[in-house]
This record gives sequence, structure tokens and C-alpha cells, in this order.
Amino acid sequence: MDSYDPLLLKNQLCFPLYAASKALIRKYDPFLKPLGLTYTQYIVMLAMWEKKHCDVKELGEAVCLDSGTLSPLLDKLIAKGLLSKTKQSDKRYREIALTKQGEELREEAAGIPASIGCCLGFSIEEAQELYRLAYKALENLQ
Amino acid sequence: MDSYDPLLLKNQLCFPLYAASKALIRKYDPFLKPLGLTYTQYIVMLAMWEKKHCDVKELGEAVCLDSGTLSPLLDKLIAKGLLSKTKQSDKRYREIALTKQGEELREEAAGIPASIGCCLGFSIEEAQELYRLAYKALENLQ
DNA sequence: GTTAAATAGATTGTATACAATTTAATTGTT
DNA sequence: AACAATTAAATTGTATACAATCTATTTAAC
Repeated sequence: MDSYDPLLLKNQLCFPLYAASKALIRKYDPFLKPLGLTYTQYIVMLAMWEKKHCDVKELGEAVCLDSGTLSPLLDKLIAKGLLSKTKQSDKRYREIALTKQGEELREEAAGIPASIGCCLGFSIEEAQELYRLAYKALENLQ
Repeated sequence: MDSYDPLLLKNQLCFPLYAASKALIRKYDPFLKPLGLTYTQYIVMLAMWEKKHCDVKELGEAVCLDSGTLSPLLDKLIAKGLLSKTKQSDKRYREIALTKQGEELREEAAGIPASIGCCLGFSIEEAQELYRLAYKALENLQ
């Protein structure tokens, strides 16, 4: 019996998490392409479909992205006509809001989660357990 | 009881996977900085510490990266003196190999997995289950 | 043997990520 | 009121990711 080597790639927990995350993100591409969205833009739209409007900081906390990523990404979603950005009374803040067109895009996205679910090949129990563990990891790491 | 809405951010499986992966990667930064490596460079070095030498395609398969990412990343590791790149008899291939300096870096990395393990706050059983599910997802998605 | 198909790796172009800094505005302290 | 400290968002700089394309070889079909 060989001694356990913590530096073997197969003994890392981070690697399958990192690789699976990337592989899953790529599965969204064919479904998101008709909507003109990237995966990260889709995550931001998911958050905005719920919030309707919020400031950049609140959005960043919801989707785990900082202003360095969000600022140019929001500019793209605004350029597509899906979101708007206006100054608030406290002029340090910007109000990001869904446009009518952004609202309407939600219908087109309705089938995506089910389409992706099939790719994973997981039972309900396994999917729930992965979900639980990933959120627990996220909370512990933040 | 509300009806289940598949587009709510909290109902996505992809999001905690994506966010936890990013959060975990960031935890490596303070440990990798003294070694002069980024997380992706560390993953490539983990593979190379095992393989000693291989071609770019084989390395790419091991770490789930294509030549578009690997080519410039390998150039950086070569510039740091950790790897070397030479033509093979079939001149389409390049042999990537560990240098002496690259070998020696392994000692400095030896403590990293244990340092990271603490951040997760998982029991052995939970870590193993997350590992198993992430690899299963990765295999199903590839 | 010649050329079409295939293959490995590099390059290009677009889109994240995020640390660090900058800018603009507001708040707290005195 | 003056001004230091704080805060939100934008900008800068570096490093991935990956699709698509390109280049150089090699292999296969005839």
C-alpha cells in the first residue's frame, strides 16, 4: 500500500470542483447563444429577474462578482438593451434596473435549467447533495 | 406553498459550484504567492510533478485546458525556469519537461494541500462526498 | 509519389476574474 | 464649516478560458 501523497492531482478536491464548474458553464453556451448571453451575463440576469432593480454593490454580492468584473459586464447588458443604469440621490450609487426587453428575455430563458439538468446525469438526491455541499463550501470560504 | 421557479438564482446548481470554485481558488493565492505561481500554474505544476515530461496535448487532457490557455501559460512557466519545451522527432509535438528548478519547487508546495484543507471546514466524509460528486459531474459533462 | 485529410501546437479575438488604484461623493469629527 | 475617513463604482493591469483560425507536419488514400 502506497503512502498518501497530498500533491497528486487526483488527491486534490479543488481540481474536480474547478474542472466541473468550467465544464458545466460550457454546457450552457448552446442554450445561451440564442439569447445573446454569456454564462456570467446569464447569472447576472437571473439575479436581476428577481431583484428588478438594485445597486451595483448589492448585485455584486448576490452573484459573487466585484465591480471590476461587473462594471464592464453591466455596460454590455445595457448596450444590449436588457438593463439600465441611472444615478441615485446619493450620487455614489447607480441604480441598475431591468428594462422591458430585459423582462421579456426571461420567457426565452425559462427552459434552460431543465435542458441543463439532463447533462449532469445525476439523480435528484445526488444533485441536492452536490448543491448542499457546494453552498456549504461557499459559505465556509467567504 | 409557492410553486417551484427554476430560474431563481437559489434554485441553480451551477451557481454554487461556480462561486465555490472561484472562492476556493482565491484561498490558494496567499500560499502560492511565495512560490510565484497562480492557481492554474499550480495545477499544471501538480500534473508535471507527476508526469516529469509529456506533450502539450496530454498535459491539456490531464488539467482540462486547451492549447489556447496552455500555450501562453507554459511560456510563463518556462520563463520562470520551472519547465522546458523541446521539439520531438515528430515535429508537430513539443516535449514539456520539468527542470531541476521545477522539481525543487515541489518541496515548497508540500504543505499547501493541508493549509487549504482547513479553509473548507468540512468533515472527511463531506470532503470525500464533494470530491466524488464533482468528479462524477465532470465525467458526465465531458 | 501526390495530394487530401488529419493532427499538434500557436495565435487571435472576446469575455471574464480580481487585486489594486482612482475618482467622486458622503459622513463623521471636531 | 473644514477636512479626514469612508464608501460606491469605475479603471488599470495581469492572468486565465475558450472558440475559431492558422501553421507546420504527418498520415492516408489513391
